[in-house]
Amino acid sequence: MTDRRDDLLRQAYAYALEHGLADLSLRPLAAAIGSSPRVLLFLFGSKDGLVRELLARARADELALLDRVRGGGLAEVAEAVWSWLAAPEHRALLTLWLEGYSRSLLAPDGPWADFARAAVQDWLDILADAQPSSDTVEAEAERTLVLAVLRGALLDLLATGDVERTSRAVRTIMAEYGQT
Amino acid sequence: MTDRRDDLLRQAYAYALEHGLADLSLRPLAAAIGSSPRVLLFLFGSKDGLVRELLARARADELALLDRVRGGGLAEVAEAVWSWLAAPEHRALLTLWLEGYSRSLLAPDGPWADFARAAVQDWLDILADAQPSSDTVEAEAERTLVLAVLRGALLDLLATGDVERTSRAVRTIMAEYGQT
DNA sequence: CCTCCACTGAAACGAGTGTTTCAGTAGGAT
DNA sequence: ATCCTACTGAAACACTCGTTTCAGTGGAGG
Repeated sequence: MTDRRDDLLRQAYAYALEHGLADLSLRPLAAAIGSSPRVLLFLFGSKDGLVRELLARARADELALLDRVRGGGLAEVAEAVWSWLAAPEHRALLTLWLEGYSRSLLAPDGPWADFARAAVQDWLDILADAQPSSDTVEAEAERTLVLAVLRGALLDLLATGDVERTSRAVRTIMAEYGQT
Repeated sequence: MTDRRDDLLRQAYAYALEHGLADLSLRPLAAAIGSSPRVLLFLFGSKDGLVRELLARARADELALLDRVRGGGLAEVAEAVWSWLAAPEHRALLTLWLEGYSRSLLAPDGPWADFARAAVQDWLDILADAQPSSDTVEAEAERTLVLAVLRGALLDLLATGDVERTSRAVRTIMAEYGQT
């Protein structure tokens, strides 16, 4: 009966996207997805176990994107990533992502551990693949810059919702710097 | 006896910098700063009132920085801001800042409300002042880009602690784009 | 001296937390 | 039919939370 487990995890994930992870608690969650605290603890061991699986799912969504944008130069990859980041249907996921990121900075233990560091490294690796020669200091600075622009523009977008202005900023640097 | 109040607020601020605001609670805080929950509630009305004052203090620190970097072109301002962001002694404050930012995205009510939006607007205004002609679409995109780089590089720095790589990324775009 | 009032310690309140205990129930294997 | 195992509902446990109640304390003003 791992169907039920997967089903509950999927529903819990949807619930977390709406309500955030910061003050997630078992009883309201269980009530919302038609289960009980008892069953959630039985299936996932503990609340931290559940949260870990939720974060793993968020990371899986992220890695799925990475595969989709592979290939092409730095500019193409960045453009593809940005259009994904800017899509309204990903807003909730990205807010959740940022929450995990900021939380993992202050609490190196717990379920969040290492979330931020991994999030940086995953992306830098992908961007390195898109560079013709990625082993120079300049190339490293360049992909760090591209990543910073994407992340910074995302922060702006999440706060203001201004897709056009942030997209213009991203396109500005792509035109200037992303050619390779 | 507003001395005592100011003193407690100052100590509570230091405590929040160390432990974060996410799971701040009155009893441990009071014990750490030599007070009691009763007194904190008496002086600040409620926990939310206290948190609001703590966030106001964080914002005041931010605005103090803004005044200090005013004057000069976009590149000079950005350079000054970055050297402030990269300073190790500001790491705790910036982690707290990011926490407030991410939290305000999901909870438009509560003490955090509007923190993220205000944080974006404050900085865009400052950057606009540093531009010779700030009313064109290009100028808006440019300062949005500069802000994104600073914020994105900050995210990277907070997660990895790699001052050199992130600083190189910031300097890279300043050399290319920040003139004037 | 007495009164008033800003201030504070101790304890309790009611609600919510993750987790555990216990008593089952359902369903397949023997 | 019996046994075993996987699963689940109800209730309790042992907290922690923000906040309130109540009984003071200490010092200034009359």
